[in-house]
Amino acid sequence: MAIRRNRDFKIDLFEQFARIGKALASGRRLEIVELLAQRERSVEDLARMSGLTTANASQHLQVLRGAGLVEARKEGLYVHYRLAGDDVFRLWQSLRSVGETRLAEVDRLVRTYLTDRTSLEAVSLRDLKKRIRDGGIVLLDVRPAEEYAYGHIPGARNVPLSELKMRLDGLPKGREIIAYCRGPYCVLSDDAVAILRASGRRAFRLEQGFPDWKALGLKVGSTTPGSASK
Amino acid sequence: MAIRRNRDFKIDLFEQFARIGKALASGRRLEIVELLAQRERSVEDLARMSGLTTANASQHLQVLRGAGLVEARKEGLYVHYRLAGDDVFRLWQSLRSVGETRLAEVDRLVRTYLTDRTSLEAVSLRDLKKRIRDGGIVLLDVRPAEEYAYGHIPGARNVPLSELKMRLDGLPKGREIIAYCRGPYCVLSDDAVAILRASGRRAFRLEQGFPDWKALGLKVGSTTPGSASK
DNA sequence: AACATATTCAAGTACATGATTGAATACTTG
DNA sequence: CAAGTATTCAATCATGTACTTGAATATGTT
Repeated sequence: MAIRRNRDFKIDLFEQFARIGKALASGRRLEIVELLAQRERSVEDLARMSGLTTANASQHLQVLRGAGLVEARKEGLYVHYRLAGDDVFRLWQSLRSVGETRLAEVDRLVRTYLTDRTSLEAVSLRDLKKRIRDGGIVLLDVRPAEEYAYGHIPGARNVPLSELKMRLDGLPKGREIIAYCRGPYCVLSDDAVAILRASGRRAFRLEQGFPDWKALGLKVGSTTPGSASK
Repeated sequence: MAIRRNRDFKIDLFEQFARIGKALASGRRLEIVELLAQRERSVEDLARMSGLTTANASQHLQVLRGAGLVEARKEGLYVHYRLAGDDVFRLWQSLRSVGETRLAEVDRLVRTYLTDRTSLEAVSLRDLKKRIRDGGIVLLDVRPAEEYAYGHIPGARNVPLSELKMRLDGLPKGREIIAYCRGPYCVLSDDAVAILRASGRRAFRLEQGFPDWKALGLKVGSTTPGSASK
C-alpha cells in the first residue's frame, strides 16, 4: 500500500504546485505581478494601470492571493496589495527568462515594438555594480517620484521622464549617464536615453529595472520607511 | 499613439509569458517536468510513470512543447522528450520553492505522507560540497541504474534502493553515508537511510536531488555520452 | 444618521482546458 | 509489402476560467 499512498501523495502535491502555475497562467495577472514588483498598490490603482475593471482586477488579485503570491493590507477604504516576498519576484524573473530564451514570439514582439532598442547598448546589473565602484557615472532613476520613494538603487538621482527635458540643465555633460526604470520591458529609460543623447550627453540604458536589483539582495535606498525593508 | 501601441505591446507580451504559466498550470504536467529533470524519456515511459494514458501524456507533452519547456527527438518508433534546458528546471525549482514557502497545504502534505522525514536531519547541497572536500564520507546514489548512468554527482556510488539490502556488505560501517535520489519529494533516499541506520551505519539524506546539483552548474558524472552534457 | 467610495460578491455567458475514446500516422520488423 | 507498435490526431463531454454586470459590504465623511 506504500506505493499507492505514494502516488496519492505525488498527485496531491503536484496539484498544489499547479495552483501557482494556474495563478501565472494569465497575462493580466503577470502584468499585475510586474506592477506590484515596483511597489504595493490599491486595487483601483492596479485596475487603472492595467486597463482592467475594478471588479476584474479584484478577482485576479484574489487568484494571486489564493496561490500565496500576493498579500493584502487594508487601510481605511483601500486594500493595498503587495508581492508576498522576493521569492515571488524571482519566480516571475525565472519565468520571464525562460520565455525570452524559449519563445521566439517574445523576441519578435520586442523587436517589433521596441525598434530603437537594438541600437542602444544596454548596461547589465553586473556592469553597473562595477561602474558604481569605479565612480564617474551618474545613475538616473526615471520612474515617477512615488516609485522612487518606495525604493531605488542607492546613489541614484530621481528625474522622472516627464520632467527630464525641463531638468536637463541639472545633469552634467561630461559624465556618462546610466538610466533605469521598472524593468526590461519598460520604455521610460529608452525614452530618457534618447532625450539625453539628443542633448549631447553620453547615456545608456540599464538592462534590468529596480526590482531586479532588489532581487539580487543588494541594498536599496528608500524614503518611505517600512516599504523597502529587509 | 505611442501609449496605445505600448499597451498593445504589453498585453501581447504578457500573454506570451502566460503561455508558460498555462503550461505549468497542471499537476500532471509538473510531474512530467520533474520526471524529465532526471533524464529524457519516451512518451510511453512517461505515461506509465505518471499513471496517464499514452494519448493523454502525449497531449500534455505537446502543451509543454508549445510553451518551449520541452523538446522532442525522434528515434525509430520512439519519441524522446527532454527538458529544453537548465533554465526550465530552475523555473520549476523556483515555483517549487514559492510553493513550499507560501502554500501551507504543501507543508501539511509533506508532514502527512513523509512522517519519518522530520526526524532525519537532511544534508544541504552546500554542506555536501563541503563534506566532499573534507573527505571521509560515502556518497550514495540510490536511484535506478539507468538514471545514474544518465548523470550523477561525481564520486557517488550507485546502489539502487531495490538492491541495497543485498549489497549492504559492500558499504563501510565506519564512515558517514549520505544518500540522495531524485529530489526533495522522492522517498528512495528516506528508505535507504532507514535501511542503513537499521544496519548500524550513520546515514543521512541529501535534502535535494541530482537535478538540483546539476542546476547549480556543477560537474556531473555520466556513463552515457552525450546525455548529461553542458 | 445619511451619503460617498473602494472593494468584494454573485450570477450569467462565452470560451478554454483535460480526459477519454477510437482512428490515423509513421516507423520497424518479418 | 503486411503486420505490429509508439505516437499523434480528432471528436466529444464535463469542467474550469475570464470577463461583465449589478448588487452587497465595509469604511470614511459630512
